[in-house]
Amino acid sequence: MTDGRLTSQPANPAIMRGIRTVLLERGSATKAELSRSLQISFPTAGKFLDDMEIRGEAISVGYDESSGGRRARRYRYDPDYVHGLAIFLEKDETRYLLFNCLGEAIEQGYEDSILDEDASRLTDLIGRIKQAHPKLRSVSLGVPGAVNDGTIFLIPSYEKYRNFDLKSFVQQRTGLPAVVENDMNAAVLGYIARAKLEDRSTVVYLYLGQNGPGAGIVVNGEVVRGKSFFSGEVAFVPVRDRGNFAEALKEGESARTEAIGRLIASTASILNPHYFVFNKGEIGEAMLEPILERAAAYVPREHLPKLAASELRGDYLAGLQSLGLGLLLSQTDG
Amino acid sequence: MTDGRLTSQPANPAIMRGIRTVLLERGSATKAELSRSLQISFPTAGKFLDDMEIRGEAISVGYDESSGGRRARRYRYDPDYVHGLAIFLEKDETRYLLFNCLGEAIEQGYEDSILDEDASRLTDLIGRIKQAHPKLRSVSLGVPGAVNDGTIFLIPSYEKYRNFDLKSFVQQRTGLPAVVENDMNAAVLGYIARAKLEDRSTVVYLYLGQNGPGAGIVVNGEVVRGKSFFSGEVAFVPVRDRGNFAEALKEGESARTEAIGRLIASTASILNPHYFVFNKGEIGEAMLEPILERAAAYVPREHLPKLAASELRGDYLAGLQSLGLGLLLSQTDG
DNA sequence: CAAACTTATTAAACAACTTTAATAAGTAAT
DNA sequence: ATTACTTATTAAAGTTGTTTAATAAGTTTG
Repeated sequence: MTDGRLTSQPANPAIMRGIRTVLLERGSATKAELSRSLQISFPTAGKFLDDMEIRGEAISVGYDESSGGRRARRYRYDPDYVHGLAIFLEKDETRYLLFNCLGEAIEQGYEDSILDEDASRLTDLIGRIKQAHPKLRSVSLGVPGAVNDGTIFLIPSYEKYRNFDLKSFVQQRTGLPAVVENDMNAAVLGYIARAKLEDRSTVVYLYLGQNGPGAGIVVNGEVVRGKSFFSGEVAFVPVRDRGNFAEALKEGESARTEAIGRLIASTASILNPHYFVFNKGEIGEAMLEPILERAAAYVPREHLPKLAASELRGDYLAGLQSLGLGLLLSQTDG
Repeated sequence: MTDGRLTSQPANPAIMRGIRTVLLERGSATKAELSRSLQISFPTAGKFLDDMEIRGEAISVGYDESSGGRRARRYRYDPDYVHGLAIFLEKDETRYLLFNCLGEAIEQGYEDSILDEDASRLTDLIGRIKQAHPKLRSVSLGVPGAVNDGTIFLIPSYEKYRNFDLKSFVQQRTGLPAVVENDMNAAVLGYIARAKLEDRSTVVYLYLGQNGPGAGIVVNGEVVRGKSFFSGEVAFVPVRDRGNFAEALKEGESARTEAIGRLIASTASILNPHYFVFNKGEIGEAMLEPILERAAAYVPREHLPKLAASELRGDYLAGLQSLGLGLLLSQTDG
């Protein structure tokens, strides 16, 4: 080693991630608390935290009350140590939001949609934001299409982006770690994060849409993609003797309620999810009880999911933030 | 340290499990192959393998052909180093099968059903088998009810076992690690293992039954249990305007084919599974094409699962064996 | 308020892996 | 057969964690 630093740890990513997570989840922690909750030894917790304090990543906030002996020093995370960028690629426009580790907005804006144009306009945008905000360390991209491991597989009306590895493209052009996710999948992850549901929950998030319904589905805490990225295409569920779910939706209030009730009954019998979430703008709180009633005609009430009406855009954003935060937390900054 | 052994490793369970898995999957391996495929250093692979050879767990089978330099020594796993026991708790009888690490049968037998009686008769049986077969190191129990982490939550007509922690009971009474799983869940896991599907597959295994249908469902390689252990209760899926899947099944050949087609369409739209498997005794190979045809009326063919007719009892057994093998592989024998 | 106790932190010894260097056992060409 | 090369194995150092011991900083009690 050529430099004269005394503390030096190659920063085990699992431990770094654990400390950051605990510090952010609990607001603050002592070395002993970190050691206990992460199942690492006290000296290890101490070394990592000391390093983080030197870098300015962790900040001491004084001492705990004594519990009979020497008082423990307490630390918190600097939520502005790094920032993340969420970008919504939509039909009409491209929105972006820069956020800190607590999910607080730093800056936001929008541009004309990038979907009809070249992806290099996207990396240009990210490059400009990076210039202005050197703390930027992650990019989360939400797209209206099927995504697997950063590659877009299906994206109706934007053939140009089909089979395009957007994640690698952005990472190489910007030098920032990126994550790409489908809009409804991001929304369901965001709902789970915002509602603080337990990890490994099973949740269905339904969006009715003008161009037909779709759902984001998480089972045991993991996004379901399926064999041909067709999962969540609930438009095709044959809820009636003639006509599928999409068709039934078009036939007025009563048929719609019945169709949704049957869809819930179907998912309850197959997946038995903990939650079934609607876009509040489409299905308000007042509709939940009537819908539940219809579903209960098919499946015993105790096995039906809890219904919820939530704000889709907020959940979508929370999902992209949560995915970006995941990248921030496991970073092993040089 | 008081004994004079030269080699001594506290047997890191992850490494032990990895070496055993590779050795069994590939039939044999060299130290360099283990090091590469497990991402551990060569010296570590060597130390663990040497220890295993001393214990008789691994066996040297000579040297590889030279690839230009010194020849590498090749090792295989002794499939009879430890044995597992699978027990099927069924209505009419209790079957058991003792097997080795390759899944080969060592001994099998049956007794009157234990479900109407006390669980201690089960531990007595295990105790007797353990006496006769000292290599026994794991017990897998298949039960016709909903199970979560070893506890039976729902078990129709055997109230005595409801909310009973069968896993802990067996582990404490016999001193053997145990795993408890529902019959259809075990079957779907067994199918995945026998068909060598890739990990993280999504598969639905349908059983029609006399007392109504049920399914075992695996998503992304993990068993789906749901919020109230109701997942897979496809009897309740409202496939028609009046009447659910169970009712439609009762109305003759044509209605049955249509109902199954709709169920497949529903699961395809929701989960988009890779495989949809039938019990060969109920739905033969010849029925697969007509059923697929019906499903294709609702969902584009490329998004439908591959249909298969398989032997349910064999899959069930394979599932219990696979779960038991999991216990055997991660054991850190004293 | 000083001894006895509690709890937090730091330091030293230990453990188990990885990396690098040395040695062993081959092959191929002269 | 000897030299040059290749690959496997073993040995020695180096890393990064854990465990145990020592020290620091409190509280409580006679």
